[in-house]
Amino acid sequence: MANCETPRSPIVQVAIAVPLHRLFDYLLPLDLSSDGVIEPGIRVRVPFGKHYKTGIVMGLTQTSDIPPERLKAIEQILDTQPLLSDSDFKLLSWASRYYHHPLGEVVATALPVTLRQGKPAVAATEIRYMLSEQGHQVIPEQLSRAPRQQALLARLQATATTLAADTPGADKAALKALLAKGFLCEVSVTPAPVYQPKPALAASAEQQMAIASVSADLGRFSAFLLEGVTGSGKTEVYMQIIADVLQRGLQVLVLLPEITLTPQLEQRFRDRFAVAIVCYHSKLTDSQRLHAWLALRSGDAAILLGTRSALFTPMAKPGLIILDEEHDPSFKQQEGFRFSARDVAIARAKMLDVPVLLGSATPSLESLYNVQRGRYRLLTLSARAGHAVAPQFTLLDIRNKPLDAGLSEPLIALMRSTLAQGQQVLLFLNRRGFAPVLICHGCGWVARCGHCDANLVIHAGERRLRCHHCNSEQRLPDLCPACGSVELHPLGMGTERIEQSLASLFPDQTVVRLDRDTTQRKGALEHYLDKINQGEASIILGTQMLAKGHHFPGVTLVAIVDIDSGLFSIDFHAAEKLAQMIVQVGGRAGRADKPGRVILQTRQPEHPLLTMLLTQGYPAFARLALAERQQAGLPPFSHQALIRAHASHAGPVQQFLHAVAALLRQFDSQVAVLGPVSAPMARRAGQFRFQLLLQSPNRQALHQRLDAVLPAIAQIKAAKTVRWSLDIDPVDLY
DNA sequence: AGCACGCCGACT
DNA sequence: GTCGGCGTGCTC
Repeated sequence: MANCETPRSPIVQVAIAVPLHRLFDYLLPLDLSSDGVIEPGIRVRVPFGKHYKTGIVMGLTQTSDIPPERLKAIEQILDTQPLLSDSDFKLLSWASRYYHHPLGEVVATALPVTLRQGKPAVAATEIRYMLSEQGHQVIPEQLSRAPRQQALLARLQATATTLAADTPGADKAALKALLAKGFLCEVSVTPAPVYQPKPALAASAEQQMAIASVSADLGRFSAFLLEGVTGSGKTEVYMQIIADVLQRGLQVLVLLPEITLTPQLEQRFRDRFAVAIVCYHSKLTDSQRLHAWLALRSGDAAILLGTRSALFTPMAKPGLIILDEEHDPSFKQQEGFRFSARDVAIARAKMLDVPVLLGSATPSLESLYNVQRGRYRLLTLSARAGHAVAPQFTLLDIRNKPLDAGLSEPLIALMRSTLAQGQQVLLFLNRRGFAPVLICHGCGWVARCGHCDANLVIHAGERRLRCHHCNSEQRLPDLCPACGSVELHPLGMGTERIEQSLASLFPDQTVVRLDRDTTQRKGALEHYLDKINQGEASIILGTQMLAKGHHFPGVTLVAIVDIDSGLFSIDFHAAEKLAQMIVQVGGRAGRADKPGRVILQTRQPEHPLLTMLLTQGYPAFARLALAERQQAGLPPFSHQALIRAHASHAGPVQQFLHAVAALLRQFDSQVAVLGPVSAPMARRAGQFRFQLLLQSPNRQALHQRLDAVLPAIAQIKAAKTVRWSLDIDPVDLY
């Protein structure tokens, strides 16, 4: 094989983050004196239009469809080593095809921002601060005139660690002052932290079974669904499996739905494992994310804990993918590249030949269906750990019952007795603000949003009316704008209104309200959670965010104030979402050895969904709901794609979707084309919205049809004035 | 997506 | 007479 230098391929195919379904061809750099070698996975800086962009080399060829004189040359080679491997490319191009999303944009989502911007693929050496000799000896009390410096010094002396300048709670000025006094010194490398791993807990028989099943499959693809009731020790199962993976020198990717849940899990992992753990989510700085990304890719980190966006991070030695709370809809990206992290995680595990473990107390119907047809293996944790007892659910019939702030007499009585025993109460209402409607008793006028088909919500504290869909707002009027009457009244119940009434119903109790309005400020949520867990608040009132993972050990009574509003939705996912919400919110009660009660106020006490869920539990409910989906031919028994379109005038939107529908209907096949119809909220933020639903029992047929028609859709005249998008496997039809 | 080119209204 | 509105077309 002497002298067989491969000829340089003259054309480089580059992926660029623009919404175009094609790669861009470039000539090799004119100056190859730089020793950069071009191969797939290398970033390049290329001239693009009037500007320059960073792209990723996808391949090398000899020919191009573009006439040679129009080809430009690569400006600069940015990497010496590929950032993405063949297996990463395989996943990304699969995802691009499956979601019909431009490859350049899909590839971009796999990179942290700084790498997308073309910055060097090396983690900035972060400057950290540690105590100097002098700093170890100084007594914090000597700094009594500078309380912040004192606190910081005390903290460093107590923890014996280093501190980054952007550590939360570290006052920058105090840091500087201590540095100037010589009590601190700068270090560029973090000294290896001293880990004191805690031993694993004793696993129950069920936990052992789950752990053994997954561990036995390490090294090959296998999908598991871990169905574990709240408090059954799912995390312990994760950790013991992770321990096995780490022992083999392999890495673990752990995905969570919400950033608010990462610190809890991160702490438990750090207490357990003596390995480098990194996090990747949107609350971190760009350089922290770059660091985490590079650490997983190089193998320096053994565990990556992240949200949806962490899914595509390259792994040096992949061993396992875990996706916790797999039913959570936030795993589905809702704009741009609308991928499902759960479904892509399965595909990624398959490509990497590693097991994937989905966990939830309330698995999605899709996943349960995959268990039914043998695609996933079901692992069950039915018992709560320790002596904890499952909460008792009760439907409270409030027909013809007077309500005080949405609370019925029997519920108020239960709250009183619970509080009297020094236990906490949690009230759930999925509606923030004071009241969802402002109505005039004189003429019937209702405050409507000028840009949306929606009512304005009263925010009494700020004396404003606010639209929850477009965020437009205005002063709360004193007189009816239509008839001048003073008889303007709130209608309906929001968390703010309940909070106000609780103050008079329970004057000697402390209420904490947790919703978007009270937790927007940075650190506010943590502050309130602390307050609750310290027992400084006895009534917890809130929305959605209560259902997500936070533990309230002192709560023994949970009440869902208004369950009925969830029962009548046009979206077929609603029943599933409601059942999950009930079980998840209920799971906040009775964690310790105190039994918990969950009260559901309803005017539909005989509703089949509610009674099935309460008498036979979530698995039975899910079986029933799945059977109903099958009968109706709905997902997961069929596959859907939704084409959404909006514009400032309704006409062009309808024209566009009618043209799309006509294109789709010109072949006869197994794909049903439903619509176009106006979106459930026909006007939002001044935009008229319509949609077209495609459904087929055959996924391939659906995708083939889309592939055939998408290029023609882009050519429709109206497509230029209308904003449209394609959503594969939509989870909410809004 | 950007961004420029290009042809019609209210301003110096 | 211009500044600028956003329709339309292109990016290797």
